[in-house]
Amino acid sequence: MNIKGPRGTQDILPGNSEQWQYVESTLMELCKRYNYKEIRTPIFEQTELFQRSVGDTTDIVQKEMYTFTDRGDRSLTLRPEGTASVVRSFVQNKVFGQPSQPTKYFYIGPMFRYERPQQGRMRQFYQFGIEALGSADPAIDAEVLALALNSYQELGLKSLKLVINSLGDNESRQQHREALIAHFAPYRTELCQDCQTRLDKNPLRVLDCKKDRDHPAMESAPSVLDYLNDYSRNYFNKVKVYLDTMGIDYVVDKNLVRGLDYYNHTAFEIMSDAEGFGAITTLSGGGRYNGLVEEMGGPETPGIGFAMSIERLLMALEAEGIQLPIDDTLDCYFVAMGDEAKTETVRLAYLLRKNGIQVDKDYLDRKLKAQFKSADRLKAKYVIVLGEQELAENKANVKKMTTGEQIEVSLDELVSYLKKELGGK
RNA sequence: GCGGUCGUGGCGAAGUGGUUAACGCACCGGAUUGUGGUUCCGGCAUACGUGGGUUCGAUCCCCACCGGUCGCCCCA
Repeated sequence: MNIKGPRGTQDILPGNSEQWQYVESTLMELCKRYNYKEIRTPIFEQTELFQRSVGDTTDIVQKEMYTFTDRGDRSLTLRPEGTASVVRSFVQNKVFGQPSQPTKYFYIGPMFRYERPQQGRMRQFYQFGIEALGSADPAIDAEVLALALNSYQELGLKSLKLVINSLGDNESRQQHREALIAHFAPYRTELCQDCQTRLDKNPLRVLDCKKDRDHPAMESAPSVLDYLNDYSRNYFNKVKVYLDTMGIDYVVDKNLVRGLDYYNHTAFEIMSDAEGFGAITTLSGGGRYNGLVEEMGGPETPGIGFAMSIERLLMALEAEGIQLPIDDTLDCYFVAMGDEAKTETVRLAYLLRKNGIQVDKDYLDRKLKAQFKSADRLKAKYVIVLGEQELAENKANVKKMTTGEQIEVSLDELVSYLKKELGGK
């Protein structure tokens, strides 16, 4: 067979899948503490959903979407991010009308972007994210940032940097936009090709251009923060106060601009400082998106959320040398000699498993010694040896692998003996 | 989409324009015919990414493509 998995995809095999499970369950447990509930939406949606929410001029929509036509000539797209679907679902299911607001969701699942793969960037990648819909209280912004940061801390990461900014509301943004165009217009031809188009379509994005980073006009560029109206400035200040209250460190970066169109007010990213982390340091990003629900046909509803890449989270763990506490041991392994004993281990294995004990056994008809080798490799805590002698006496030899000690246990007492030995099982 | 680099067995890794393509790990067996993780001995495998071209002959030279990897753009 020489069919390979599609470019930019990966198989997560045992040896790695345990880490994924550990990370995912840790994140879910954390969500429980913050009272965010899981939402599962389809992994494909009508293409229009992303065009309208993420924005036509964004890189995601312009060159990174996995779009295809189905047999009914509908244009569908593999979701490039999670917020659009969540908002669509919120509106479609009229969740806004339900009693307990705000609505607090989390999701974990694959996202798809058609890009050239490299470290920390896959065509199919996994995101964990949360969305809080229905509240314009800056305290919930702070809650979202706290949860984002906690997600990493919970797994032991230390080298983290929280960067925040405010993009302001529509009025503030409009004024800032005009100021930006006026500011950069005289230098237009000195800017890179991309920035020249950005200047027309989305001047905000000029600010985070890496090519023109050192252009003198950058330093003197009008800051979003200077154009915030009273409401926006006040809102941002409160977010910062709440962060301070929780003792959360952050840096304000006035050039932090998010790549998607729907953001306003609070915008943030969490980056890794870790040594040897590679070119990509952004672990997660998010922000407020008041207006998006309305844009999707729902009532005026504020919202905020963030998303993180599980792949990058795992990279960060590795960069910081953090070993997750994963138990890869096996409770017990059956070693059988002879047909009768083999039949008996089939029965006993089933019995033990039904009693909550992890069991495996030989299926390759190997020699005793080789069976022990397998048990060792599988990190079995106990090996249960059954041969003709034992069978005749209705007993089994139970060997504790860590110490090498071995005792005879009556088959009738095997379950209770092992339960006791394994403790609490 | 652009650029650098790489592509030999399950994994890691030598190597050459020409009979059987090293080695290490892993795996299997034996030494110890009912006991593991050490040691010793032996064995094993549809391996030169794909397709063309040059050549008497290509794993090795050339081209294209595919894929990995790193970087750019941008992001998670």
